[in-house]
Amino acid sequence: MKSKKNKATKGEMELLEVLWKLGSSTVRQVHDILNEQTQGKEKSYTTTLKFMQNMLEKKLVSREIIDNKHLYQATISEKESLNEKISKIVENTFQGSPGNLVLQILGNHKTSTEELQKIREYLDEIDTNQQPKK
Amino acid sequence: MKSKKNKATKGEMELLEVLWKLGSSTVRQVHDILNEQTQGKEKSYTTTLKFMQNMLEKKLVSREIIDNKHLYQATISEKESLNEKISKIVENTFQGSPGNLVLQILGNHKTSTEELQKIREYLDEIDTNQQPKK
DNA sequence: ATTTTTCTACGATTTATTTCGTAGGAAGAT
DNA sequence: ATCTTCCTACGAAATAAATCGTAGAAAAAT
Repeated sequence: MKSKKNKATKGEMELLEVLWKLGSSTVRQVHDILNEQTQGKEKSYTTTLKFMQNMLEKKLVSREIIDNKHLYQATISEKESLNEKISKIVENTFQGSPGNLVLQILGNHKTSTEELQKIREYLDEIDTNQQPKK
Repeated sequence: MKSKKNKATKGEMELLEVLWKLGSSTVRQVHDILNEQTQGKEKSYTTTLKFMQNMLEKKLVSREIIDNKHLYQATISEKESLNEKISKIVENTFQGSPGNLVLQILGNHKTSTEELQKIREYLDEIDTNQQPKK
């Protein structure tokens, strides 16, 4: 009866990102990646472990035991999470217009000719699929 | 000599968003908007004030006194902030390819025909400006 | 010129998040 | 089988973020 928010904190997001890269993995694997990409102060193994446990509790990850090892994986996909983020940006900053966000991206982030071409093709595709009202 | 991180917290981000909407404004104005768009538990005025003061300290906002009133405004623009956010997404999730992010957006967020048309026009424009190699 | 209202500064409290130490169990090596 | 090593669970400490109360100054109202 209590569907809590269970939103990931900033720190938990970092763990999720590692899980998205690695897929199903052990605490050890996640911890190693995390400390590898962190310059400076190492964090202790139990810190990462605790994060995983908290996130399990919050249902941000699921866990299965395979071959006597605890394997964790994200319960939300990278795309889902991204789409939520994008929706929020579109609402907040572009009055609900994804197209304007796209224009903003194209205008401010160098995009190769090939990429632009792919976008064009995508637009054409939509076009032909949408116009078949003869 | 010390260029601290001074990254905004989630709560501070909310204030920034209000400042972006309102432009230069008083604590009172920001506080009213904030509590207006919040359902449930009102926060006290001094909470908002404290946020502003902290953010001033962190250089997230600047302050000027006009007509005996403290006016605050964001030191980073909404677009700048957005571009940083986008860059991070592009790096993290799209291997540095903004085009793929665009495709992801177009594929998952309903976009009106007019918007699509504007994107097409934008692409064409780039094209003509880019091909004038003879 | 009092009184009332509104504001800022500041410190303290509360709550959330992050970090780690310790204890005990299982797996692997000697 | 004993000794290491690596693991989990758990609680507690440390740090960060958010919230609020009080005091006194300034402005507005009476």
